[in-house]
Amino acid sequence: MKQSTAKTTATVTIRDVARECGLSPTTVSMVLNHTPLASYIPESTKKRITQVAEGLGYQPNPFAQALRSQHSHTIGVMVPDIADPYCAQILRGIENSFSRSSYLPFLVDIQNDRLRFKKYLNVLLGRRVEGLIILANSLSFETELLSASESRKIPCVILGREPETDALSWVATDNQAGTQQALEHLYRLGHRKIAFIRGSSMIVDSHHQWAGICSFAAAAGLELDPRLVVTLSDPFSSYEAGFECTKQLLALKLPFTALVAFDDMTAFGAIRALISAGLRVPLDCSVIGFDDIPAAAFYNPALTSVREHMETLASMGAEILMEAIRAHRKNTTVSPVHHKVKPELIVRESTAAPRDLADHAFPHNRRAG
Amino acid sequence: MKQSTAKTTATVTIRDVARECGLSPTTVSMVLNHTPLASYIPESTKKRITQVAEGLGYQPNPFAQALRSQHSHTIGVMVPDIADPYCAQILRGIENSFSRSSYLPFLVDIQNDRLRFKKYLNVLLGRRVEGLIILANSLSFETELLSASESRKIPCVILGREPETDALSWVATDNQAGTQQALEHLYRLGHRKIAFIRGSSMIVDSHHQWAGICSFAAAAGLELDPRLVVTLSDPFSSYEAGFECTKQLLALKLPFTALVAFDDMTAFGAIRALISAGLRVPLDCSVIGFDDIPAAAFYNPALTSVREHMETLASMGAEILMEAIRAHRKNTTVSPVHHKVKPELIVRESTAAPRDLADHAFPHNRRAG
DNA sequence: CGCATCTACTTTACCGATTTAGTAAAACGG
DNA sequence: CCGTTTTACTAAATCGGTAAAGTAGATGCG
Repeated sequence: MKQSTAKTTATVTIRDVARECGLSPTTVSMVLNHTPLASYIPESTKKRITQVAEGLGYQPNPFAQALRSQHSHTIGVMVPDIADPYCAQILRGIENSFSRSSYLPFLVDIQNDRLRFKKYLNVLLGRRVEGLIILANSLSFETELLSASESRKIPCVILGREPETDALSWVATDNQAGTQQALEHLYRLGHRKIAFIRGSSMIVDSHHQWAGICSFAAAAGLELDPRLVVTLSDPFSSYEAGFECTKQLLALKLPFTALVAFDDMTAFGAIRALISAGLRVPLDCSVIGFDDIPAAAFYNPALTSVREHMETLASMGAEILMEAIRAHRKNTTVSPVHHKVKPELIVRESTAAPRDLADHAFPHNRRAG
Repeated sequence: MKQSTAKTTATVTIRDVARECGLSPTTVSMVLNHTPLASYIPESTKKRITQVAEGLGYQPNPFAQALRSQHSHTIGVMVPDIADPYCAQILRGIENSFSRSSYLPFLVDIQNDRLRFKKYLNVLLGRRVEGLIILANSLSFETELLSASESRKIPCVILGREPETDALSWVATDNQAGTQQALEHLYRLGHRKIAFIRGSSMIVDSHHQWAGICSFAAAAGLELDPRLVVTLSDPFSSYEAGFECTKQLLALKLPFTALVAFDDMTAFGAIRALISAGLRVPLDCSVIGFDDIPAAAFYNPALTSVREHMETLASMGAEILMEAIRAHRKNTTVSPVHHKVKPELIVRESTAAPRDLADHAFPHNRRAG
């Protein structure tokens, strides 16, 4: 049965299509790519070519195309940790933005490891990606390595948090606005004695977050008790850290009716500590998180948190990158673009009016204590 | 000192290296690739070549290499949903396995959408990936499309759950063993009245899970009350479904001291329902999940669950794929490989001895009710 | 000494698509 | 009727790297 035409698995090339049509590869190429010259080819021939190509299942060899055109139709995406839900959401946004274009991303997981960053930056540049999207996280950023990529003149966007330099494009959440909203929410519920768990000072975000707290407090005339402000030392393992910090806060025996946590994991740790101490959330103490990771919605109690619009972040980043790539192809340069995206407060069950006000202020149907 | 050789951003080619060495590109290629013929080149020359290549920052053009060698050094990885922590863990495993080899994965997110699957399968084949790893999830699988990829003769491994056909390689968790362990754990704690939330019958796993339950029950002489067994109808949104199912179970007014949930999200929903009903977990009712998603560890209470060894799954899958790719390169074929990986029971706080036995059986330090 | 073998390379021919520079015939214009 | 333009294509060069097939000098060996 099987014809022994040597090649069995052979993929069809443009030559096969050309032969089948009785034309030259050039003509086929011109027609399939709608080059200007193709306008001289009669409709009938064009139709025949496209039909034959379709019929044979012709798919142009991307390597030949890339080699000739010097365009890989590929971008690199680096994430600090794929397992981080924060990353996952952004990835989806990027995916969606690029699915329309003919670009395909190479995704690499840095696993919060400087060496891997260095290694994979090289791998991606070696693969001739036309642009880079770098997801920043807590880790203070390797801008020096990015400048290495700059020397290669490849467009690059940083997503998630503001880097130190403005020489690169970035899109980040407006953390200051976020904590402002969070504190305002608590304030309006009637809270006045509020504790804070700040992020590690090694993280830029922490400062922006704190700035938001201070600015709202100043505007509202709310007094912040410095003894009720603790700072995480370890930028990782925020669950355990949140637990420990909250135990410390409780040990002070200073009353507080609400707690603002640096992020959701910290908030989970804090809730755990409060409950272990026999307190009820939100009845005895409200807790508010930051990031609105997926688990926040189904946590027990469901966590009030500040949601960053990751999809927006991602699609803006993708858009900026595409623009830069287009410019780069034309040998022009665009100046770096910066955007801050305002987050949104998602009110769930971990916040309520302080107990002494609870009955008359917000008669929500909370479960019996 | 830099000679102004016109090209500014130009990447260095093998010809540049050759010129700099006063040799032909072939010689450079032979040396850098350690081809057999390179053994005739004296050590001194080899050293010079590698040094010049290094010095100029030469990185071979992967498209030229792929074009010539017909090897893309690329694989395709398809996941049903990157945001799913289940996927994330496997991805890390795959990443790690391939970081040693010179292969780089293209990751695509199917977003549980048949159309996207079809589309991206084509995109990946178009990009000439040398192999495919497909992460299966709840969704019953598009084997028909995989057979399409089979016609292209590209190696393929399915990860996560057993597909219907054995014509493809797969690695999956031994769900039956998992539920057996779970039930045994509860049985040993002293539970005899146990409720079950089964997964949708549309999902193959559910059957394996149930088989494990039945086999342990039969062996231990445990009687299963069919009224205490409910089945999820919707394969998605298991949190809400778990909540609803548990309310139904409670409405029956039949006593039960433990509940086995189909997966962790279902378990979270169940816990929520139990707590709303004024029951304490695990004091009044133990709950056990399946999958051990990251949130299980920091849930409140921390969830006892069956952990699937994703990293193992992933690295076995990657190994199988690499083997198949190697075979494919030599034009030989390997028969499909199948593996079941035994999961592990992770005991946390959501399970304890039933109340009437609690005081003398397991005097754990639980928080006051 | 003469032929084979080894060493140290180079030349040529691809891989598959696209771009540039044609060419030949048909249509047009004066 | 002849030159120009338009139409409908094709041949050859190119992208960068590598495999196959040389080549030329040095060395070995009978």
